[in-house]
Amino acid sequence: MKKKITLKQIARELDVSISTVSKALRNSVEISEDTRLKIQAFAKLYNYRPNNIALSLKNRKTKTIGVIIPEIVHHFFAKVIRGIELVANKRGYNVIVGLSNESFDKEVINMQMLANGSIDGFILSISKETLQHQDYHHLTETINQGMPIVMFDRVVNDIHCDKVIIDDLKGSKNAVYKLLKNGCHNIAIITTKDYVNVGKLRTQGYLEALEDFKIIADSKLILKVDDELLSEDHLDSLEAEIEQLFRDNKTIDGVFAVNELYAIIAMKVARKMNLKVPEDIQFIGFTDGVLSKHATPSLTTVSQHGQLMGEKAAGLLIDKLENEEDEERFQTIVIETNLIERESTK
Amino acid sequence: MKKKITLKQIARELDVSISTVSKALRNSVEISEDTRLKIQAFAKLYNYRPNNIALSLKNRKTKTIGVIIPEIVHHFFAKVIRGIELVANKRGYNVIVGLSNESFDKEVINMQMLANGSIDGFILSISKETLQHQDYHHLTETINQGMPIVMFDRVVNDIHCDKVIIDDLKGSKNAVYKLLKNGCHNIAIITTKDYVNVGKLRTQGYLEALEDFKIIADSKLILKVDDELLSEDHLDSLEAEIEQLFRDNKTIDGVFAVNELYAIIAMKVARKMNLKVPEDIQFIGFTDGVLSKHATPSLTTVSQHGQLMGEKAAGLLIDKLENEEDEERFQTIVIETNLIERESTK
DNA sequence: TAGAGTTGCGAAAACGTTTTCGTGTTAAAA
DNA sequence: TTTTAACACGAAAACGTTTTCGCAACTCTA
Repeated sequence: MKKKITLKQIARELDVSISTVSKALRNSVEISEDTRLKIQAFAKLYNYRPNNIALSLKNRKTKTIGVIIPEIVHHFFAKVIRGIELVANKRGYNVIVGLSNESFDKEVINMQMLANGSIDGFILSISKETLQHQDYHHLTETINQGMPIVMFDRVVNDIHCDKVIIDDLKGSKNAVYKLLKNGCHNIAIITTKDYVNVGKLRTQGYLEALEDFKIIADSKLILKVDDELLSEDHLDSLEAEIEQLFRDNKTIDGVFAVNELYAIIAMKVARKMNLKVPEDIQFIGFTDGVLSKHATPSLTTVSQHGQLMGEKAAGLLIDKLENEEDEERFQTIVIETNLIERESTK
Repeated sequence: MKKKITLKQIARELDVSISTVSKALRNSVEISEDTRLKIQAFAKLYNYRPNNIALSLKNRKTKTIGVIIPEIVHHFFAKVIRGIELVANKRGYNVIVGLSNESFDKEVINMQMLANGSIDGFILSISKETLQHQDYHHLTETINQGMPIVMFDRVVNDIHCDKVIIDDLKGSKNAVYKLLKNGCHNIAIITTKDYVNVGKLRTQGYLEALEDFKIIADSKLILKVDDELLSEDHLDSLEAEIEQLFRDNKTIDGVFAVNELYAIIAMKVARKMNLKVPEDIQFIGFTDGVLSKHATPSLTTVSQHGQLMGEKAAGLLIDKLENEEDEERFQTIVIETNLIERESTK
């Protein structure tokens, strides 16, 4: 087992100084061709690679970006990471991942673990608990220390940083338009509690779409799911709630759900109640994932372009890292959503 | 914007030496209580945190583990990462993720990027291309340099390192048993080309199960999918292949697929052909994911326990990192699979 | 009051780089 | 032959830590 070789060892072996070795390997003109070639040959032979940590310390940059997300077993976030990794890698950066698991404390701890020099900047989507607490001191502190942050999807407006979002309002509005144009008159929405910003916006889009069509929203058709209960096991109760919704409102002929899973489950309930999709009732979900594509019938969804969001976020961050000048200019990139039409709508 | 403070700055401000500051903050008895408290107060005020990179350089360990996987937009791998992150975090480690995207070159590059001091050890599942090339020099080199590696799921036997796998043979055997016991007589298998080890093993399990029931395997019922074609878009051709299989073999009453997606698609085809699931034909897939759970009918699957695999892998690696003594003892942990019975079987 | 022991702190090395600056040797110019 | 310039290399600092060792300045003890 030959351990990794260092400049010092090469220097000793070849009886030159460390500086000479370093310069030779970087093709400095200061070094004669003779010694240069000799050193390079030796380095190649022993497969020399500069130690990254030493470089990081010297350059005071790590070429690593930290990503904090609430959950990784989630199609959307996985796609975002893929996007981040793609451009990070292309531009010579590594990606270090921290999971908050939707917990405020874990988010804070994770950020602290990374903010002590391990990374050059953050890309993050904040946890639901943080959104609820509305405690963002860890973000402001990080920013104050001069570490750039890019937020995506679940952003908070008060925080002054780059952001990548989708137009939730417009996206859901378009989805509901689609249902309306397809002849639906009684459209229900399955959404989250309001503290989840994206849920709130999507609900608002739903309401505005109805208004545009001169339809008065019926609060009985708005189901706000408490997704504390949604920990994989409590899906049954969600199913029951939806079934109740359908029973109480037999006229429902369209459903818009703020995420894929809600839509799929609603569709399942509908079919169990012998409603025909899309003839009797049509469905659209937000956030395109595997389920939508492979369900039967496949689900019409609003695509969020997770990978693109990741790419944009990484691009923003690296740009900021590499151009120290325009430090204080922040931008918000809005990704266009689009409707992927499948079998659940006419 | 107050940049992060260093020992040197504290020392200068308080007019003591760097060593004194360092010792005071680590509660050394060498330092008088007076100065100790003064320094600690000052450090707290300025929110001092030791620079991680400097520590890494000094200690020659980074407390970071590198994870290389072929794909992250994949339920199984995401689960594994979650498991890794869970125990890594609990034990004070960070996780840095590299995606090979099933490409040999990207796998090599990614490993090289990380092996230069950025991490203490690897957890990886190798790409299909690497499996095809059977070129594992990057693995052996890494190991030779003294960097521990833990392989999971897609492992290669020749490489001498810790491993975490499932018993693919037994898992698929049990699945096929289940179909046989449920009265199936003509069981088809949808599998991958043989170079994917897990596919091969699962196929073998299928064959052995049949043999145990004194059934002679029929090669016409073995569909080996060329998953070069499987890049999301070519699913149609897969569907066509499966449809052909069903048409050519009307007697098929059970299907075992080596992954979730194949099973779901096969089920879709069957239903399109007006076969009743599970009455006319039963399905079992390998690898439990979101699709299996939420499909209608939901799919009976062999659960791979991805998260547990991740936890075990991280545990193995960190144990190795923290006990230098027993360097040369490698173990292979086999995770038991189990059958999750759902609606696609009787 | 001399010697011994204790206390409190600082200097310096080390981790592995890169880079600035200085210096000795040789070759060219005066 | 002397001055100057070019060349080839080394010493040292710096990044931010931790830790070993040395050394003053005390406080006891005899």
